[in-house]
Amino acid sequence: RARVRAEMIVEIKAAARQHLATDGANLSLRAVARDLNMVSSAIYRYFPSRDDLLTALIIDAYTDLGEVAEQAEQAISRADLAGRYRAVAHAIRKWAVANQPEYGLLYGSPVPGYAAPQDTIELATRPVLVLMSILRDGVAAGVISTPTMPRLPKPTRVDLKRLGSVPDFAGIPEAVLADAIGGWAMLLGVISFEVFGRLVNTITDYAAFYDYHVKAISHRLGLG
Amino acid sequence: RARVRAEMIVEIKAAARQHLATDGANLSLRAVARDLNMVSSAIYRYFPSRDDLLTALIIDAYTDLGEVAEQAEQAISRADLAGRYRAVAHAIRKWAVANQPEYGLLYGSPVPGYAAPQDTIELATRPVLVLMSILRDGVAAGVISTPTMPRLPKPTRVDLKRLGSVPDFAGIPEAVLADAIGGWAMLLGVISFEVFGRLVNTITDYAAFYDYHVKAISHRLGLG
DNA sequence: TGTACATCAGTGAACGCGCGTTCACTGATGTAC
DNA sequence: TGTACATCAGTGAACGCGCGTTCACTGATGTAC
Repeated sequence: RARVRAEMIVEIKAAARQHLATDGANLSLRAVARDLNMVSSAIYRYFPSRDDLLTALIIDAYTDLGEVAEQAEQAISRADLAGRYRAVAHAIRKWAVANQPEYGLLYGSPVPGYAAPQDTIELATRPVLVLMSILRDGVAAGVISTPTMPRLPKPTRVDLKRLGSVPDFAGIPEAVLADAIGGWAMLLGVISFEVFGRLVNTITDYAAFYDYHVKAISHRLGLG
Repeated sequence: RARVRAEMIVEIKAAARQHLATDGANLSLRAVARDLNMVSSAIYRYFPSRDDLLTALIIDAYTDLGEVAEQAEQAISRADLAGRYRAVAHAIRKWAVANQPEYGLLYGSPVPGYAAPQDTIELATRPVLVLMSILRDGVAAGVISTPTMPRLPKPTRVDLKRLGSVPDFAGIPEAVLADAIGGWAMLLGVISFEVFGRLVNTITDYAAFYDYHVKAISHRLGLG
């Protein structure tokens, strides 16, 4: 019985994921139920409300993306820092392109009226933490040099010092953290351009375009 | 009569803009009408459908943002290329923070089921063109040096060569164009982090954080 | 200047629809003796 | 092994709601003579 129940939850989420593509975040319980040849109230055996279903989808998406990023990173030899960075970056893009509605859910405009529970907020950091582990290794290997060019503004330095007190970010110089976050913003920016269609008629080979920028960021961070 | 009509259109759009904040893109005609103490069908005297109202909002937003960017840029002395770039970048962020729902409409996930008319697509390039004019001046002044580091992939070079045939982008080396688009992605990425709340508990002074990245991009582009 | 007419902004009722959620229920599946 | 009972997945009707759009209408505002 428990097994059947678990399978049913998977099926509901799968159907809901389908609807994400057309309806965006205003997901309809009734439509999902219809797809499964169920009556809408039956969904309530599995999810206490529509928002909980949405939360489950978000959690799944973050988990999926996190795993994809981690696995890509682990497939590369430890010493190849630039390779690890590129692997993670490309895994994230690949996932985003293959799961566009979910990507929009995680990194697009927030769903109106939906407040993200704490669990999802923590999960959101997972892909970033993978990138940070590469930087930590880079610091340990002594290859990472603090960029000197624009001086870090004092309030930013304070913010990043606080961030540095979290174990995952420990030991990474503030200026490097700043550039890492900037790089992360750029990765998501370029991916969003592609997924949200803001570069149609401009770029045709998105993978190549993305790779160029990934390399530029990796180089800037001193990973080579 | 025509004047009253124009004012009414302005009022409807203003009320609709209010609703954008809470409802996101699933804007309700009836809610807008209610706010104006009108009956919902009265809106149809001014907009043929809900989507047209949405389109009008998008056009207004792009126009507004474009003007803000252009004005900021024109206030700076022509020779100060880095200053012009920074002025535009900060004007855009300021606008985004002050008009968060509109920003989400323009640069967040696409509205499900809404196809952007051609006019809006063209308007979207306006802020980018302002930045490009700075780069053109930089090329003319000979200060812009082509970055050498990651080699531009062949398909990207081809894409950007085609882009370079558009007058607004003429004369700007492909590698610079690539970095300019990357910089644009980064600007929007950082702004999205702020507006969509993805950096809460990390960054407190967003203006300073943003400025750091703006300077980094400007420097990378050779604007100083 | 005053009247007759056209325009058109706004009304109110109705259309057919979809939504999330509740509730009392049926009936198959499992569990305990 | 066979019976009695509890669990609980799924049903179907109903709640109260909101939506976009249409249509025939009223009545004030402007225009033409």
